Amino acid sequence: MEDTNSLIQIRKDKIEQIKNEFNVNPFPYRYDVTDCSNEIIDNFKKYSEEERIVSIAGRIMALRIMGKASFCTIQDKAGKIQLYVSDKNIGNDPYSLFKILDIGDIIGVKGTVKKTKVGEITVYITELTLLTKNIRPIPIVKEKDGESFDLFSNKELRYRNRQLDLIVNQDVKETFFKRISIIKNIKKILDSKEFMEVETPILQPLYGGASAAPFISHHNALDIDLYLRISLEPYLKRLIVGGFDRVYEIGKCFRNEGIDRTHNPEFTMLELYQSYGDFNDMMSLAEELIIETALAINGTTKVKMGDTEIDLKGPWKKIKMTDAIKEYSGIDVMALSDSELESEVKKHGGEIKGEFIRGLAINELFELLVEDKLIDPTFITHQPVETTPLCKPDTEDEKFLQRFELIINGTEFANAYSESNDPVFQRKTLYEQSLRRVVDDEAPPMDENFVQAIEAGMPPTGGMGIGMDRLVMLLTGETSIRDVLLFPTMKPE
RNA sequence: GGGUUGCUAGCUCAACUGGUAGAGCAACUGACUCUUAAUCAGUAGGUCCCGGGUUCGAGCCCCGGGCAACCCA
Repeated sequence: MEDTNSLIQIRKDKIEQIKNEFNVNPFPYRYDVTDCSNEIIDNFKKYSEEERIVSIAGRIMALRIMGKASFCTIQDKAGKIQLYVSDKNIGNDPYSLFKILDIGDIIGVKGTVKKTKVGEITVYITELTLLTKNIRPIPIVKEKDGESFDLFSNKELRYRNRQLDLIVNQDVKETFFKRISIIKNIKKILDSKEFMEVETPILQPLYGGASAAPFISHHNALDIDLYLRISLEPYLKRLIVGGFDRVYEIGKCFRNEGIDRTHNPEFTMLELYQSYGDFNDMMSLAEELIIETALAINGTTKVKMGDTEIDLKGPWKKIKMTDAIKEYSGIDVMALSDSELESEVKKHGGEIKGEFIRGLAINELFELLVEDKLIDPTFITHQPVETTPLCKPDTEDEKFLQRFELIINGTEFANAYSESNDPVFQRKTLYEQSLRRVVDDEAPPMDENFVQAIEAGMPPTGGMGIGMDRLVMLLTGETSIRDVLLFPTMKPE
């Protein structure tokens, strides 16, 4: 971008002025920070009584400059604090330098803590060090009586320049602090249960574990195409075969699909696998992970999504998919013939890819008629066998799976199976799935190496995937995935 | 994929029915030793998202394109 902007030129000129007239380096190398805005405010009484010299650094967010004494607000990692700067305290030259500083500059200051006449906790500085000169103006937000003016509110600009959003919009920072805490807390729970955190390949010669179009990349030296993973499953299961009894990974997955309020092309998944467990174990683990994390982050199980209030308190409802369809739409799919089922799907605007498959039609009907009606956390169990090749059929009715999807507020939060480990069955179902590529371009190709891994013997295993971005949305009340991703995917301008 | 809305100064936004492009904040110059949306006086700042068209004249109307937000499927 060409910097013909005069605001930028003025600030570049200031850099020269600072170097030449003040003999000051506008970009020094380090600064000893011993204090922080919130600590100073929290310990005001103690610090002011002992006349402690504090040393803090931060970005200038507001300036109120007067002839010989000024006020200035700086922001550090924890918040804002006011500074009192006077030529009497710091000397004439430093004060002259201070007067040409801009909002957006980063300074380090030393001084004592006092309250002003109107009672605001303020650092009366005795020493000022310019740490970084800003040349590109940052948005300026003014506040009075809790009301904000001139908010940096343009979402496009905020997403494209998240660094500015973080500087200026405190609630945005808090959302991402929460995101970090949520992930930390999930890890803490899993670590305490002796799940091992692992890293598996993102670049893969073949992809699988879900139905999605992949991103394709190319390795030059090997001259082969590599795919960006669409799920964590295939490699985590290899580790279960390898004797890592409990594993998990929290990492980016990539799906080459549209972008909307709940979808970003790259997103963060948690997947975990527990040897000798099944989907029932995954249900209680899902409850524990989400409820405990909600309590740890928000101190309550109540969350608010838009106008909808949801209580995550357990135990969560469990209902078979076919029963849920009956309950919410009155349709008893078990009593319908194939052709009746097909016409119900079409009647409600559903799509049948390729030849009619009964189980997929039931699943489609569920998505059309039930899913968005499920607000409180609900385990939808026993999906039709045709919905995934990677799950074991139920012992009571082999047309349905030992699987659940956790639905909250009409969207899927978790997906879990009693994992398929019969290698003959597994080879057959994966092969059949690969054949569906003719009619469904989201069906993954046959992965011979994966099947061979299962052939070596994978213990009975319970596995689960949880979309972390959606979980963060749930626990922060954000309604767009872009508001819980630091840098959401944007089309270039 | 469909619909709606938006894109104007660094930021937030105006500009009537088509008639010289504006405000607040930020910036610049000056004044000011307790301000806090600091204040006061003055100054400067524009590819009106891009490309066509209609018109004496387009930020505004028409066509095409771009990016985004929101809603719907």
